[in-house]
Amino acid sequence: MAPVWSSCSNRCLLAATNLHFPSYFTAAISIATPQHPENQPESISFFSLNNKESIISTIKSISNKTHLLQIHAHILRTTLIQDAAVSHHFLCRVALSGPLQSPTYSHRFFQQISNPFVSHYNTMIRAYSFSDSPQKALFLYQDMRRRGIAANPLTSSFVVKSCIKFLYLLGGVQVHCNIFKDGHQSDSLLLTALMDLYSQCQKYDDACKVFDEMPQKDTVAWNVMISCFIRNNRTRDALSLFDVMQMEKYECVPDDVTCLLLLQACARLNALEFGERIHSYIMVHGYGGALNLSNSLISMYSRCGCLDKAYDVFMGMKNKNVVSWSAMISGLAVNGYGRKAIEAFEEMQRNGIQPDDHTFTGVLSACSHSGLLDEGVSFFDRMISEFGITPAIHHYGCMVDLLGRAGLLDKAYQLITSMEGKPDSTVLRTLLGACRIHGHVTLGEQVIEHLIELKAQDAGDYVLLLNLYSSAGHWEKVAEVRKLMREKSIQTTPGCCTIELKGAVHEFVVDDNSHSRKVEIYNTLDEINKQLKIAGYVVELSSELHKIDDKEKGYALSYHSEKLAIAFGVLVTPPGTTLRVASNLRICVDCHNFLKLFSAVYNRDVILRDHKRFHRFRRGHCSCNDYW
DNA sequence: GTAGGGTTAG
Repeated sequence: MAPVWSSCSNRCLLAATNLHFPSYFTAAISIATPQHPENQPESISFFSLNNKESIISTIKSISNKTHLLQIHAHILRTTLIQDAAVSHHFLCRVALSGPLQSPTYSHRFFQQISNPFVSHYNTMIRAYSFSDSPQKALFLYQDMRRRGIAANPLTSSFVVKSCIKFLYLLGGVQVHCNIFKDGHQSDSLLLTALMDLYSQCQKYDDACKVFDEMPQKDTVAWNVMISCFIRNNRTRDALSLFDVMQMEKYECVPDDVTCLLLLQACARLNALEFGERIHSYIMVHGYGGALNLSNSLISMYSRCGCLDKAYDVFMGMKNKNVVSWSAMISGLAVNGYGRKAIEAFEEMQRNGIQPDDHTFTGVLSACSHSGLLDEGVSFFDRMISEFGITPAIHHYGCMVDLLGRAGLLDKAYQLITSMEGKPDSTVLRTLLGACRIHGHVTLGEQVIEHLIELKAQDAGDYVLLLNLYSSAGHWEKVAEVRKLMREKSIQTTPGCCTIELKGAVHEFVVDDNSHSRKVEIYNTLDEINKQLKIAGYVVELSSELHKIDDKEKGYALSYHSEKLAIAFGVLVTPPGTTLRVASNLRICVDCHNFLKLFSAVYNRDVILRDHKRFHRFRRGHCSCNDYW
């Protein structure tokens, strides 16, 4: 018998479906129904849908909302919804693709299935893992287990992905336990997902443990391990994995993603030679044309202070997207070529590429690094009014930096208070840094109060405040802050410097004692200190934390990690070699003076990249104006 | 009774 649906209108469909459906479905249909009935697409012919194969093929091919709704009604009415294959295909269609795609809609359909299978659950869990409410994936997973339906490795994999999305460690651990119960503990893909979860939840040790226990480690597993190292501040170790993974024991071939991750690590460590090695690997393995890799190379070279090479990569690209241009702009910015960065920004638009929020971060940082105050203020306004980009925290950060460096501390503070939402600790820290440079004690105190309000427990903040007080000679305040730090048991982040030698990265912390050549390094440093003193080097006292005897203070300062890295550089490289050092913190005044004089006395160029910018020292001059 | 999983550019 011919189904009555063959020529029914939406009104008719609505009426009919009301018989079977609760009110939400009515709402769904009314949303899906075009406003003008005469423009409605032709109804589906259900004459041909008398077997499930034809229904399934129709479900797969349909790209029209109304028709999907008609099918929905049809499979409900004919009770085909209880057919696993039909319901599965329809669920996939509305959960994962097609015009009705929405986890809410598909969830309602899902609830109509009286005996859902694993595949139904998997589809729903997967849909939620992509959505804005990934927690719901976990609820469904728990519901599924309560109903005694066995999860397969894919179920767990989708749930882990959801947990990663909202960084829900506890949920992930729960799934991890169940994976053992289900006997899927040897599934490499599942374990890789779990590693990523632990890594993203800062559980570095757990990620390593999962990795070690993996029966088979493929390239993706190694990549996740590398990304875990990078995420958890073990960047140097991330680089070493490149060789380890290729060892005979593992025989794993690094792929394009490995290169992408390692380039990030090189950029952070200032590891130029290693970066060049990855560059060759990329070319040899035929990844040279990949946009993402080229973009990452631009960033790596410019963050290593090698703007020429960054520019070569940029110019060699057949196609450039907004990421390529933004990387080049930021590269010019961080290397101190503010005007050039602005020119690049204009050139980019002439090439028909629209800037985005990242581009403006580059442009604003160009202005702040080169002290282009008016330009920066104007770009910030244009970004909002002309390009319709809502300023994000990064943009405010650049602006506070720009205003702060220009000494317009009150304006910077005003900008922060005018922000929608509360400023984050980074922005406040930038302002605090400016207070430190300009010796603005009162504002510094206000800023620190905000930071305490934010429960920011970073020792760096207190150190800046200590510096501020000590440079102003407020020793009783210094003592107060130190007491506060002790009470709150705030630990200072150890300053850490890296220097590269023949592709190997050497890492130094304050008063480092771990390097195999420590005796030679300390002897070299003593010799450098002697030479610099002859040339007039005087230890800068204001950067130390508390009022101590000057002699003791001079001693404490001489072992900052910057100096150890330089001493190592002198020890292992021929005279005249440029020394490139990266530091995780802001360089202190004393080290700045030290390097300035060092570059003159030893006739060496030094390029130091601290947490934000480059300091290039040449024959007793520094190209930046941070400590003048 | 059917399809589906892990890493990734500024």
